[in-house]
Amino acid sequence: MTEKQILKSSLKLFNERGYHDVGMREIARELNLSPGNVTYYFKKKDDILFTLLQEYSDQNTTFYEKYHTESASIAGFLGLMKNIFYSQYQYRGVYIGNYIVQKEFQSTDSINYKSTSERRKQTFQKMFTDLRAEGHINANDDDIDFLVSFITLFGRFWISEATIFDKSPDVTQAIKHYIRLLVKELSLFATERGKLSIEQFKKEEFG
Amino acid sequence: MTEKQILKSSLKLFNERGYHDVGMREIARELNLSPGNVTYYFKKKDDILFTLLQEYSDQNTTFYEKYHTESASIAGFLGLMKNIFYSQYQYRGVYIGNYIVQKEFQSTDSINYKSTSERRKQTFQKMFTDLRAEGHINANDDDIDFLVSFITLFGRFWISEATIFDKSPDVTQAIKHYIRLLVKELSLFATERGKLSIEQFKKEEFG
DNA sequence: GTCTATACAAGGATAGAC
DNA sequence: GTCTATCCTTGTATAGAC
Repeated sequence: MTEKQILKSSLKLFNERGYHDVGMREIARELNLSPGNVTYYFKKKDDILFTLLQEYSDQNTTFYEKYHTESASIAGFLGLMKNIFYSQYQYRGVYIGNYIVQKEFQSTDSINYKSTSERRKQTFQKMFTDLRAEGHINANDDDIDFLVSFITLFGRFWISEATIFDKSPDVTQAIKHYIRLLVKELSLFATERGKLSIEQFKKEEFG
Repeated sequence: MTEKQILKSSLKLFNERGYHDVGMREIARELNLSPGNVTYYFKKKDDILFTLLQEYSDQNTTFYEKYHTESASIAGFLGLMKNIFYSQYQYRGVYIGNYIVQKEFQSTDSINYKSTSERRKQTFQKMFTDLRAEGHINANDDDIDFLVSFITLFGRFWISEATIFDKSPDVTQAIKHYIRLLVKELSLFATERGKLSIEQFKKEEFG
């Protein structure tokens, strides 16, 4: 299906050279289409972007849903974050452009990014509260607010740092690095039970 | 001087509406100049950007230098970060665009952003080591690496989060919020002496 | 419904007159 | 040092072939 191919090629090109440096004509050329034909499927270049961001968002939603079927644990939480991180890497070409997300953020006819991001924040709030209830972390409400702020900023921008400051990052290594930072932060609040969960995750993940 | 005025107007417009949505013709109109005259001072639009980033970088360098004349303390460190944060806000129009910094990062004939950012990382490393030596924080080498990674990412992207997700942020409030997060992170490693320094900073800062 | 060809507007960049 | 005129690229819209 042509539409799917356009999305696939676009993402590939965006990842390679960034959203702004890839033109509609180039996307068309990649698929041996006429430029106008790309426009037939996506009236505006931004529409390609929004669709890709929607794909990304949907993919993550399934990760969150999967997490919520298990009982809360730090190991489970770290596994979730790892999945999300890979997803972000996959869509880095559209994800790291703040200017773009800003536009998308302000567009009314598209996904409501603000409410999505607000919802994610509440999701994290609940996750940490659950981790506390399960005896995995030792944190008061203020600590949890801090952790939410931390994970929100960290989870949104690690990929920007990795992509901007490291031209051809080894994905696996990069993600390991950032997951380690996450582990470190969580271990500052972990109970004995939480620490065990972390050790379990580390053993599976880092060997 | 025309060149200074171009820089000033450009930054104002970039801050208001973002780099991409401001055209050369518009910058010219703002100053009642012809578009070609702007080009006389800055051959490319990117050159305006690079010059502004250089200004920003220079301004920060003076903050760092000032900090190093005092003996290390958490309060002093937080004061430094506050200065930097205001500076970042001032230049947010050029600073938050990752795509731009990426280009700048890769350009060879301009400021060497990579070495600058590498140097800043080493600077933070030294700062935390000094804080440990002064008995303000209790941290092993691994902890310090973590703190450096934290401050690097956090200090680079808080402004993106603030600007993207909050259309017209109250600067003072926003900066207070992010400084509080910093305080929280540092207090996890603070010694008794460090905690006193933090209290002192809080009293001066938050009243 | 799919696709090609083409035209148009906006913005960055350049050359040359004054 | 300043300005006008012009070019080129890129996003976007449309008319029409199959």
